[in-house]
Amino acid sequence: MQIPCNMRACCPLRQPSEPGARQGACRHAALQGPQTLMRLKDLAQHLGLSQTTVSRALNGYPEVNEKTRLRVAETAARLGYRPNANALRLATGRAGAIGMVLRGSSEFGPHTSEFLSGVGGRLAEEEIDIIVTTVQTYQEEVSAYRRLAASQKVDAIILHSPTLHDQRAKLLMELDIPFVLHGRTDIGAPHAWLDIDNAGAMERATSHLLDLGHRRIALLNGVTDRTFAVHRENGYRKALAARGIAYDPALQGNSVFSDEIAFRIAHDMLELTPAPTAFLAGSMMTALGVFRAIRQAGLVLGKDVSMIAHDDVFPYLNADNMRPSMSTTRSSISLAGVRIAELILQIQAGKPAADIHEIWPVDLVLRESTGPAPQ
Amino acid sequence: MQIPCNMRACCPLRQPSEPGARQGACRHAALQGPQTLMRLKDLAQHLGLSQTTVSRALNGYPEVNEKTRLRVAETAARLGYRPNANALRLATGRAGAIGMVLRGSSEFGPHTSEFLSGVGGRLAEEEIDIIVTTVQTYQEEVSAYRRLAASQKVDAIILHSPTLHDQRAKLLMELDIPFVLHGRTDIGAPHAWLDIDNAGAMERATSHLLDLGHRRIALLNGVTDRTFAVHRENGYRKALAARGIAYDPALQGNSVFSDEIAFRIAHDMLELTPAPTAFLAGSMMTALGVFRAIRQAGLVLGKDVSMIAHDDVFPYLNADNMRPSMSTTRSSISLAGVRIAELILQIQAGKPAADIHEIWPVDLVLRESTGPAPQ
DNA sequence: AACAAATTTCAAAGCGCTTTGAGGCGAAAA
DNA sequence: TTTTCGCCTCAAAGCGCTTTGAAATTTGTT
Repeated sequence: MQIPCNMRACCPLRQPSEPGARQGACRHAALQGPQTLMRLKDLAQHLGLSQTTVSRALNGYPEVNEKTRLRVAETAARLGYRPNANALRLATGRAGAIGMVLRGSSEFGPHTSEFLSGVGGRLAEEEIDIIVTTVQTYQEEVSAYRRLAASQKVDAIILHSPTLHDQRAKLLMELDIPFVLHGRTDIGAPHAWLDIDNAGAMERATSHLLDLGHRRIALLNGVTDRTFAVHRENGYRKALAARGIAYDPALQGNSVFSDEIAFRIAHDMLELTPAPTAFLAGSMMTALGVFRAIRQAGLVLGKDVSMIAHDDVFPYLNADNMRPSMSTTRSSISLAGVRIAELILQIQAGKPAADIHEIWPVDLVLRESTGPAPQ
Repeated sequence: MQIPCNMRACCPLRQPSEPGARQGACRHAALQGPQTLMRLKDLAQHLGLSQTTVSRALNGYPEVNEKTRLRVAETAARLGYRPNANALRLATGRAGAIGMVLRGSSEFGPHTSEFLSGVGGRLAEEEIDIIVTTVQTYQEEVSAYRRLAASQKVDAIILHSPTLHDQRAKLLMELDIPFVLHGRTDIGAPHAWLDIDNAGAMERATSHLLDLGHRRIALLNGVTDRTFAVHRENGYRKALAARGIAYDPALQGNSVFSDEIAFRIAHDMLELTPAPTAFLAGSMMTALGVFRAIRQAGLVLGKDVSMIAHDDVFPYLNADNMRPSMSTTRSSISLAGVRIAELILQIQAGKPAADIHEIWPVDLVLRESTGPAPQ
């Protein structure tokens, strides 16, 4: 039911006529219903105080009598008062939100979800919300950042999945909008980032397989232009080189992490002569695909073929519960999210972004999927 | 580098002292740097026009000379002007955002990502962004909705994963905030929803397996209190009943959809006597787990055992590319997202939410994973 | 009791935008 | 030439909040 509404901002006599002009029903009508929202003015009136005092009381300024503050807080809670977010943001100049841009279907997988869940958990405590923008192309992504910056919708941005020299990071610096990078890039300027030690992890995992006697070790890596994939390859090659084993490009696959693609790559690799006796899987999804390929080739994981997978610790895909249980390089992507949220809060509190860089070590967890190389 | 800033709203002489008080560095300082943001006032000045005229020109009101409008639009684009989102929202009373609350780790899986990607794609066209809130408990979820409503951060909400009588839907109605439900619930009041025909899909899939001669058909269903799980069980039982086959509770599993859990359930079921000869897998993740269990039991999928999985159409998990390719009940969850975004826009344009309900049919796609029951 | 100091409260300005009602300007009508 | 009417533009109010600087009140001193 539409009640006629005489609020100015809501029902202009003249509607814009051009295409692209704003339009929409009058939500104020709804607000006049039973569920009328409590505003600061109402609350102040209700309390017999001025708006200033109430605002001060709620925001913890020292000039307010403790008794008054308590009364205000109690009443506000009881009446369910919440400041209008947009008014608050306009007045403070703080957006109370951070942004994250996700590249459409390809990127928006389990990793992102899990990461976002970590970020969100931490930021929720501070009443900061996350604005998620999905884009399809690089150009769209760039203009999404410009838009976020110019419209001041966010106080900071989380940038992720960087390339070696990531132009997006450069852009964000130019736009002068605080950001934290999940991963690493070299743009010749200091900025905040947090990454895991991909090179070290791969080096250790590879070394361990070499220790077990494996000599043909396949690496199912991420897409080539990503920093993390380069780092992983570096670690892998370093371990091989340390034993004087030649790097064989036929044993590296570069792709997005998916069960199905990993299956095909592993399947093909297992038909090589000599075939690899061990796999380094880039993610748990990848591991599942490799696992299928191993089974289909009539081989037994942990016996005929070994595997170490990188585990981002998904709640619904537990390496320990697999059969055989999966040896992994492990680093919780959700904890990384929590920490990055924390870093953003620190930047907002004044810490220079240039001082923020963290490299997290990666656990190597040995389980049943790794065993000595077959004779 | 911190430049001292004399803007009032930014650097109060007295800081709040209470815990929980707002704090933060002065971002205005940054704004005074080289990248000074263009505001309406600046733009108007630049053009030698009044703010009103510029605003009108940009918003397509008829009172502006077409020539002027073009000049304004061109200049705005060239200078990268974007209205301050919060000012705009405050003035118009429209939040320009929709909200979605995600239940922490358990729910935030591939389905959600893919869905969100659909929603986001459509809403991006209208410059509406998505505020994602993550919560852990039901109580937190409820207060998240209350907060979103009271602070007017969003114009509408997408509710998902409903139970049969979902209290959250009731709450949103009480809060008088527009929402669209992805799924179905009965709260005794009309509201907007979009759902796929889960019952029909399961009925057809089950019937097909029965046609192939299968008599012991296992159903790997979702958690019991979800509407979609109930609907799927209904469809399954209806098909069984139509052939006079008794429902065997031992052949239904209820769990979240994950590779690993599905593996264990399927594994156990295959040890029953008589064992199931066919599986209905609730998701592609589930299918992978079942697949592993089948392999491990030394059986061949599509020959010894059949399977039909529900496919939400993930870009990285393609039923067609699996070996053997997977027979599926298929319905794109990302398209559902796009459509729900569309429905939200319709509600905002004045369409009564009570008039909105859509049930989408589900494709049955037969591929190699289904075959006649073994003798 | 009288005055200063500290405490508490207030009215008003401003955040950047949209929208109003009125004013200015030139062209068509008288 | 004067009047009237469109067309275009403007200054100002208001969205709901925070923050200021001053006023009102209480408390402490002499």
